Parts: sequence; structure tokens; C-alpha cells
Amino acid sequence: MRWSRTLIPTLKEDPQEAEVASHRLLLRAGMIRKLTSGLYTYLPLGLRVLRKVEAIVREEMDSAGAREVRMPILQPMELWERSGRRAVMEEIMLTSQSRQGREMALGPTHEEVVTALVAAEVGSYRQVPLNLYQIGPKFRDEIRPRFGLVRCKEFLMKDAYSFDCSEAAAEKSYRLIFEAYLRIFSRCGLKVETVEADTGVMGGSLSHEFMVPASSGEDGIAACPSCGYAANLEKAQLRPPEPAAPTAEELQTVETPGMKSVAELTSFLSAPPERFIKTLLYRAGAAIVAVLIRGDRQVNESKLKRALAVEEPALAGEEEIRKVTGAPMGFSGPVGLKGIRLLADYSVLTIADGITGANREDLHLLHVNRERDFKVDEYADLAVAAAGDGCSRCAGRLTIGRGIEVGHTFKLGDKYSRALGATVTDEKGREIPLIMGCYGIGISRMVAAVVEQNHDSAGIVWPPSVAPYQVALLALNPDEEVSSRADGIYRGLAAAGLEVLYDDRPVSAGIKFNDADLVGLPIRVVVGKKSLRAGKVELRDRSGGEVESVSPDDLLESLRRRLEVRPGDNLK
RNA sequence: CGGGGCGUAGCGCAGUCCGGUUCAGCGCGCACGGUUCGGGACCGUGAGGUCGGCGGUUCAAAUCCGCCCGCCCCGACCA
Repeated sequence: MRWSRTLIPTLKEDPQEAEVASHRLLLRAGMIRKLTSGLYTYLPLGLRVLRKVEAIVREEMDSAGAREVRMPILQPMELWERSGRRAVMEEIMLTSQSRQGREMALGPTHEEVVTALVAAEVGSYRQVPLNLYQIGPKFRDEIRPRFGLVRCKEFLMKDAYSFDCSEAAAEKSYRLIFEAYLRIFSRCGLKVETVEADTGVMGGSLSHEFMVPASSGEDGIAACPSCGYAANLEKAQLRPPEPAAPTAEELQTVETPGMKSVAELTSFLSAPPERFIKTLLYRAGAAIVAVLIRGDRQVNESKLKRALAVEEPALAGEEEIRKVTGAPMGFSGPVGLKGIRLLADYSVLTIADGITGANREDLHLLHVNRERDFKVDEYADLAVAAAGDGCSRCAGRLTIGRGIEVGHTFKLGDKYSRALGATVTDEKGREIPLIMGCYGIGISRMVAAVVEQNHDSAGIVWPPSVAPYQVALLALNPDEEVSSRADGIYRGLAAAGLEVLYDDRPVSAGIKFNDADLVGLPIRVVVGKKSLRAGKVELRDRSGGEVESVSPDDLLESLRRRLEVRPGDNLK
């Protein structure tokens, strides 16, 4: 492609709207442009990258036995009522009405559609295993789009859905896709970490996230360097700490006028947050439960949900708190709380001589000791993991990092197949619900992740497998001679099947060099008067290394050699 | 949804505090002419603006006040 015949609006300066590297560089390299918050246009170069990633995903999905389909973006809301997910998903869905007055939504995901399809078309155990996937736009009305392509309202996703008639077979389908995912990310030049994750609104029993470690990532990852355990912060299980020995000091009441938060109390009483027992009142179905946790820790509501076995635990309101504790919000404590279940995070075990609310306005208690002053019904792992916490699998300590979630796999069980009637007849003639799995990859987000992991101060350094073109051909100060030589070389390389972006613009050499670095194609070929005089052209890898001078006749061979050495593929 | 920041030419910004002959400005880009020509060249000429929008205060508003819109960042019930 001739640079002069396409649209690559590079930017000399950093756009003020972009904070993270991928966002900044994709804008500067003229690959994407924002329409409005969370919505981007892919310009020719950006689209080529998107397509490269898409092609790799498609190849690996196909060879893992999945079959591509294409489902509508627009979906009837009625389907979401049938699956019972309308309530939880509605707020991220953009809805509208058809002319007939039917409520429609832009699909944020397609479990409902695919399950309805399979319910209608698959009736026998002989037709499974079946895995259907598609690559297409998804729409989610995100509360806060962020970081360019990382979190958009509209994005490109690959979503796959497996159907099996036994747990064992479903497990096998899951493994197959899990392994395909590892190949996909590696082929795209991404280093990923797989972590155990929470299943969230998808439901199901087990799920893994594929995370690209990046400081700009939105998700926290807890990892254990000793045993390799890794999990999303939401999910990371913690080892119970060593209990602290109680003290003999007498319980004492202290006035704390208007001091409601641990932060306020910490400075008022000059005691560290680790000595506070926070008492949070949660609504669990009809009952109210008191949840105790150390003052410096946070309750992980996903864990709490599992511990309480209720759908949506929610913090109790001011009214309920008064009713249960007899005091306003901010002065709750476990001592003397009657007729209510006390659930405590393991962190409470480390508190001896604690501080907690007195269940009376403007009063707190000092020298509180568990067992002596209050009795916990159950200790559980309820805290959001923090650096240095004990690993649940070994004696190691967890580290906390950040990552971009590029893929997510779920074992769904029969949640959707039951709700939407996706059943088959088994060998014995019984009707059984299909066991499902679902598997997503954020294709557009992967583009951002690749840039996060592959850039330097001058610009993007594309892995060859997803680079928009393989070769940047620069004609320096193109007079007639340089121009005609470069034209010839361009035609020759293109005819040989190489993807070449030919910078034929009438701009200065410096601009071409800088733009080439910014755009980040794997190999740069320079044609200029200086080297032409010696009968040579120059090659250089974007990833570094020396400039190589070769005669134009040897150029093709030289390029092929450089491209082959790479771990990437997809060089047709 | 809460908090913070921002909105002036295509892009990056100054001017806003303290209203008025520095108030429509700078750099880059763009167009034309000329000189240059291997890491963002130089000279000259020129085009380009509802100062985010609406309303108000004032003799006078980019500047002060009110409402609204958009964008970016942080946080979303932790007692």
C-alpha cells in the first residue's frame, strides 16, 4: 500500500485525552479515532491489526473444533426474561423498541440467543459435543469507558459456546478451548497469565481469566510465587493467619463524638487500623448478618455471597442498623449484639486488644478480645486479597499485580439450558439438559493489550503476526531516481506476496523515520540516494539491532529470512 | 451516580484570578511561491475561530454569575 493513497493521520504530539500507552500510541499512529466516549473508528491500519488478530482467533477456534456462526446483534428482551437475566443485565443494555412495539436490545453477550438456537435445533446426544462461536460487535453501556480500546461501549468480541451431555464431556470441551486460548495469545505475541476468576453475572461453577500483565490494567491479580497459584482479586483464597493471643486488659468505653469511619478513629485514638474490628451489617435474604473484618481490610462481596449463600448480599440501611444495634451507622460492634449471626473474616483472628463500636452513639470500646467479649459464629475467608497475605495452597505469600483481561472461560453447567429448554435425549431415552461452557475473547481489547506489551519511547513495536504490514518501505527525498527505484522495489515485494507499506509521500526524511517508528512495522527498508550510490538499500528491525545494507536483488531473500526467524506467523 | 480536572483554529496550548489597545494569540499542521534534502528543514505569503451551548450582570464578557452539554481522571455503598 502506498502511504499517499490511504489514511494514516499520525500525530506529532500526545493527544490530551489519552493517558495509557496503548491509547496514546494507537491514536498517534493514526490507527483509531474516537467518535465519542467509548466508541472508536478503526482507520485502515487499525482495522488491519484487528483483522490479523481475528484471523488467528478464527484459525485456532476452527482447529479446536468450534464452528463459526453469526448471530444478530439485536435481540428481543423477551429472551432475557426467559433466562432470568434481565434484572442483572438490563443496566448495561441499550434498549429500544421496534416499530411493532417489541422491546429490543443490542446484545452484550449471546448465551440466550445461542441456547435458544440449540434448544430448537439439537435434540439428540448424538449431535454433541458441539461448540458454536462467532466474531462480532458487542454492545455494553459501560458506566465508564476507559483507556481507549481497553473498555469501550462497543467492541469486537469472539464468543464461543459449548454443549455437552455429561460433566466429563463438558470438562473436555473446556480444556480444548483453554488450550486453544493459550495458543491464540502466544501467537499474537502476548504473554498472558491464567487466573481463577469469579463467575459474576454469567453464573456457573468455574472460570478462568486470561490476563495480560500491565500496570494500566483494570483488574487485580493475586499470585503466589512459591506454588504458582494465581487468581483474580475477587476470588483469591487466603490462608487463615495465626491467631493472636488475647490480652488481660479490661474492656473500656471511650467517647468518640461523630467518629464514624476507621480513618477518623485512627487519628482520633491514635491507634493503627489493624486494631479495629469493623462491623458491617449485611442484608442476607430476610435476615441481617453482622460481618466482622479488620479495620485495614475490605470485604470481598463475591466471597461473602458464597459464604452466605444468597444472591445479592447488600449493606443494610441506616434504619436497619438502628434496629439491630440500637445505634446509628458508624458505631456498630460485636460486643452485646443479640439475636444476629456473627460472621468474621480470618483477619479478625489477628486482633488482640481490639477497638470496635459500642452500639451506642458516639461511643467505642477499647481492649476488646474475641471469645472473652463476643463470640463469632463462624470464621471465613471474606477479605479482598492484599500483598503479603498467606497463599491458600502453600506456605507462600501472595503478590498483587494488575492486568488486562483479554479472555474469559466459564463452565456454565445447565443454568441456561434448563431455563431455555436446551435438552437432548440420551442413550437411555431420557431427556437431559445440555451442559454448557462459554468462552470470550476481547479482540479489540487484545489490540490495546498487544500495544501495552510491545512499545518503546518512539512508538509501537508490533509482533509480526499482528502487524498491519510486515515491511515499511521508505523512499527518502524521492527525486526521480530514488522514486523509480523504490517504486520498482515496492512492486517486486508486493508481487512476491509481502505486505508492504510504501512511504512515497513528498515529506522530509525525518518525518518518514519518525512515522515509521511510531507505526511500528517489524522491518524498515530505506531507499535513499546515499545507499543507492553504493548500489544498496538498508534494512532494520523495528525491535532493534543493526542496519543491514543489501543489494536490491538480495532484498527479498533478506526480508524472508528476517521474517522467518520470528516466533510469529501469519505472513502470507 | 459522587469527587476532581478540562473545553479558545485540524492538533498541542497561552490568555480567564484582576472585564477594556498584547484579545482573537503562539507552536505545529494546511495552501501557494522559493530555497533545502538521510532522524519531525528554512524564508515569504495566505486561509482558517458561534473562545463548548444557552441565559444573565455590565457602557463593555474568552474573562464575572447561573443552568446545560461534552471529554478525561479517581471512586462507587467498607459504618
